[in-house]
Amino acid sequence: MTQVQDMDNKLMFERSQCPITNGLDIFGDKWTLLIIRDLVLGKRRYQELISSPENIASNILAHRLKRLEVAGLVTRRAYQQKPERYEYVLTEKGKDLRPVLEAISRWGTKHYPGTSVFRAVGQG
Amino acid sequence: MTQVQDMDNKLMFERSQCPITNGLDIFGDKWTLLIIRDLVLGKRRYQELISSPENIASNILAHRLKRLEVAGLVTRRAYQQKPERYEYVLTEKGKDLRPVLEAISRWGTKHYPGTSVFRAVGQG
DNA sequence: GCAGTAACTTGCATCTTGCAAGACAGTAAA
DNA sequence: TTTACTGTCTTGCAAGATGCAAGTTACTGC
Repeated sequence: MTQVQDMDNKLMFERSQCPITNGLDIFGDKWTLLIIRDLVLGKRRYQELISSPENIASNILAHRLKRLEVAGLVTRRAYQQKPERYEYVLTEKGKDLRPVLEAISRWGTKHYPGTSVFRAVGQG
Repeated sequence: MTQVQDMDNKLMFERSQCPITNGLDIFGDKWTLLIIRDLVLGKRRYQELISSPENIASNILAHRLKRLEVAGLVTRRAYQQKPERYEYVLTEKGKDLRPVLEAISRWGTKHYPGTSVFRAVGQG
């Protein structure tokens, strides 16, 4: 498969030219879309993300946030100095995943009736 | 988190009651949605699935098909005897993931312009 | 000082993935 | 009847990812 690089130097088309494949190379795991769900719901800080009901491990959260930043879906920025503390916000590219989350959410609520609808912060 | 079992004995709500979480417990990896993509596109047999451009390893394909069958998204059935050969078809629950694939596909084609649109068999 | 808070990082055991090769049951060709 | 081939998996093993607990750094408040 041909390898191409975008302006951020990230390797693309590593597996194929399918848009789904390239999406899965970023968020194809058990955690990344949950982080994006939380960010869409308004969470911004490490502790807020850690405290979601799925209990993500801190090393995995750090790893995923880094990957999302490299992929351009998330921006990390300091919200205070002394001590420096950071928060994470979705870029447009990240926000554009909202329809994906909504589609998964609709599928989930249809086929797993006990699950609760994707809505405000704190609803997991 | 409480654990509940449905009629197929599959553990549910292992991580949370979020519909996204429960979806990701089935297809939250780099391969499963590609297999479902292929099945949506009309592929049915092991060799057809193996021959997709992403080059899935045969043990991973077998494992994912088994998981999809257990989760009720796919049905395995013999299409011939002597020797027995099987094909895989999506259930309604599996077909219902089509909007998810379409949403990911739209996101991918928007943000990775080199990728080609989700369409007929053989397009990877 | 001394505990507390927030954002990570490290160590280590276990689980999952990926690649190659092999198993098994037939069919077709030489 | 031996040899090759097809198709659906299975096995072995190395490498990488995950999960849990604990540690680090840089402050703030008491």
